Amino acid sequence: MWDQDKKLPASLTDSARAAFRELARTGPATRPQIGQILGLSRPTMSAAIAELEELAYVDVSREVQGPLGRKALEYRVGVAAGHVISVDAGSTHIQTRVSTLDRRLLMSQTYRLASSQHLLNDYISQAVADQVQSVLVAARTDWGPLRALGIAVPARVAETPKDRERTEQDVIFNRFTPPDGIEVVLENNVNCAAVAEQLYGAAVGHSTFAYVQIGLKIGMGLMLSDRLVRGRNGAAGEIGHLAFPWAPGVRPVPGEIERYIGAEALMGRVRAKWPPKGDVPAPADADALLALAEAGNPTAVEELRRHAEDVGALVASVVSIVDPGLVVLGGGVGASPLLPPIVSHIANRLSYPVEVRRTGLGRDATVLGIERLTIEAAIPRILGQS
Amino acid sequence: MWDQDKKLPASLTDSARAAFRELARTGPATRPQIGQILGLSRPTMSAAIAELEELAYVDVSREVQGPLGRKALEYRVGVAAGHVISVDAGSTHIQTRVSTLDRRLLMSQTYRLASSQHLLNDYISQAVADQVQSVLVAARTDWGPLRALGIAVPARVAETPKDRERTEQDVIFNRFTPPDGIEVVLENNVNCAAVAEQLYGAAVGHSTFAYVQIGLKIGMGLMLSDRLVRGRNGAAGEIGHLAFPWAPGVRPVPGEIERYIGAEALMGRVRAKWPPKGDVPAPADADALLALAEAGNPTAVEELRRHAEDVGALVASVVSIVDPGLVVLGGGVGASPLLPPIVSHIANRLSYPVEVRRTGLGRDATVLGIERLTIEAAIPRILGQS
DNA sequence: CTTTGTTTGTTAAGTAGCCTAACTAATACG
DNA sequence: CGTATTAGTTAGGCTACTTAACAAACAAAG
Repeated sequence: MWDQDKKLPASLTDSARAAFRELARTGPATRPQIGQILGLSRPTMSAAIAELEELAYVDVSREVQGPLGRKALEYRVGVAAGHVISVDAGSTHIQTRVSTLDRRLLMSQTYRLASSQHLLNDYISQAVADQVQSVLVAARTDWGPLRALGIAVPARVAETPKDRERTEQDVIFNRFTPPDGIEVVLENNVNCAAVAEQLYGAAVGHSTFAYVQIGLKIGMGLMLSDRLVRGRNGAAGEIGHLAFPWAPGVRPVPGEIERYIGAEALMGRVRAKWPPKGDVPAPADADALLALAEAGNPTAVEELRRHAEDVGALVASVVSIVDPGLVVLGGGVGASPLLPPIVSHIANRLSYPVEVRRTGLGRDATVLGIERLTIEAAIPRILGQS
Repeated sequence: MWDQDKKLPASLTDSARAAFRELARTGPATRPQIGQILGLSRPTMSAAIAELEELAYVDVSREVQGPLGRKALEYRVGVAAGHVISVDAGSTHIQTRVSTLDRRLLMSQTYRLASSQHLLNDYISQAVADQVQSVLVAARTDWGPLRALGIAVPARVAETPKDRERTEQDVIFNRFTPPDGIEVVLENNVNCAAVAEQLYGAAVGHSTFAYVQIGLKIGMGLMLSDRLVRGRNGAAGEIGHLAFPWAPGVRPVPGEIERYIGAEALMGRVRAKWPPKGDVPAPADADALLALAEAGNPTAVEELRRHAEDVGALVASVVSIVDPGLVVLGGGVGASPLLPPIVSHIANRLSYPVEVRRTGLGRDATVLGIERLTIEAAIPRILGQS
């Protein structure tokens, strides 16, 4: 019996794990920099990086020269750390990103669906399967192993198998079987957008906020103290089921607020009110309405203002329950710069102080969010238990 | 220069801190028991307890004999750990508890206010001052030092000084100055009740749930993943500002839902509908209404059912936003056993799966909750930084 | 070109806080 | 009275960090 402990997949020290996480989260850095952030001494940092380097979990990326003194080696996550695939299974496009754990983009592709899908269905499932398959065949050895696969879906996502039964989430797997042994991360697309807004968008620096999406459908992603709120059934943020209409003698109807605030009902109201004899024809869709309103068309402005008031009431209810302090508006209609002032005014009048901003990211928010969540899920697996 | 490091307030080891916390949270225990729970070895436990015993942070409480083997020493938090004062500054009573960090009751008193107070005011502040003063003079040396003072107030409580300005919270200090150098914990009374329901009441074992209070006023305490949600301005749970009434063409009015669901408006509606020529006179207050309904009076039952439907709509909105999975109903009206079935039915029809239960604690919920929060605030101070 | 000060990185030695193993002590039970 | 069991202590060791000191590599000043 000889001693081969040193060659076994040695469990990493805490400092090595922390250093790896740091490199994955905030990108390449030198040992002194990481040590500074983590509060670790230079010898410890050297030992930690040595551990990681031996496993090829990190690589030297370059040398950096400060204003004074010896130049330092800069490290980044290495080949053995591998890569992740992130998919935004949207209703019009499937967007796919392949990236390293520190978010270096390895591959990216967008597939446009033949028609807009209202529900998660077999067609979308098949499209995701195709997209993932095309990534798998394009995979290069210098990407390292595939560590996790994340999919953002326009559906409620529950955690426990029992709760999944009542959900649409598993429809995504009707035509798509994930690669064997690969961790799959499934998350609601609005939640993903919220994550991205916090990291790269309008909510940077806010540990608590709500992302409210107003488009064809409505939804919310809630971040409280840097934690995504999912709820017992994955239904947190499903504001399409707020009690509405509700008044003395008026009983709420399930899902009515989603229909009422959704873009289709909005356009119906706009068309009904549109001056029939005017020079300008009624807008065909929400984008057209926004364009007219932003150009100053009085009817469009007025109808959008009414709509913004309803969104303001919606936001007021959210504020009354979780008091996020910041609400980021997104989605087809929600992204309009005309909304925030009105929404803010109404919400603040009805409830407690909130700042209302429009989204800081485009349609990319969802992919970027699922990418982050996928990486976060992959890291502990790479580092073992912890 | 001689070495007196050993006598200085030596910083405790992690294991000692963990052991102390365990003793404070779950009461007296033997070293093997604590070691088991914390996953620490017997030598480590002995060392940890020795550290704590030297500081008089723990004491031997008794010897316990298992079914077999040597008997073990049982430890509990000691004199030097001190005590905390917890006050429920309610609208009708001021309830005060003095307890050790492991919740052994040292003193308890209830002061009945001359009249019911709608708002936090100088009268309440003065009463709190008197109650605390009477505790301070009654203090015994074997209570050890006073570690913290907690007050549950019927007001929104904000954290940062800037945000406190718009709040009523500081009214509590108009006539009351806390003892010098003592940490003061201020918390909303509904939040306190939620904490107590989770620890000792209807939400035991649930890490996520909402406590909804329906009485003269309405309010909510929200617990997500064992963390109390306070919000950016301490306004989380202020459901009195949900958008209401709200329907196509109907604009919400600030605070209207609180007036509409509050007990006064309820009784107004009941009186208006009460059969003028019946044998039974209209109930004078909410308690009388509940008594009649529980006795089977048809009008009372019907009016309570209508009210429960509104509460159901309220709960549905909460579920749509945070999906707590469990809602505990409390407060004067909310505590009625007639409510949960109806509320549950409506909420589940409008939104996502929720269980609805009535409170498991009486009026004591609030003091018990603030007691726990006060202890939790005191422990890190005792153990130093950590 | 040399010196000086600064930063990076390594080496050596020490320490805190845990562990296991082995022992002693105290108890119930047959 | 021995045996099995549990509580508690002692001795020794290990891991993951630390500080201190030194070596290496650089910019800037002399």
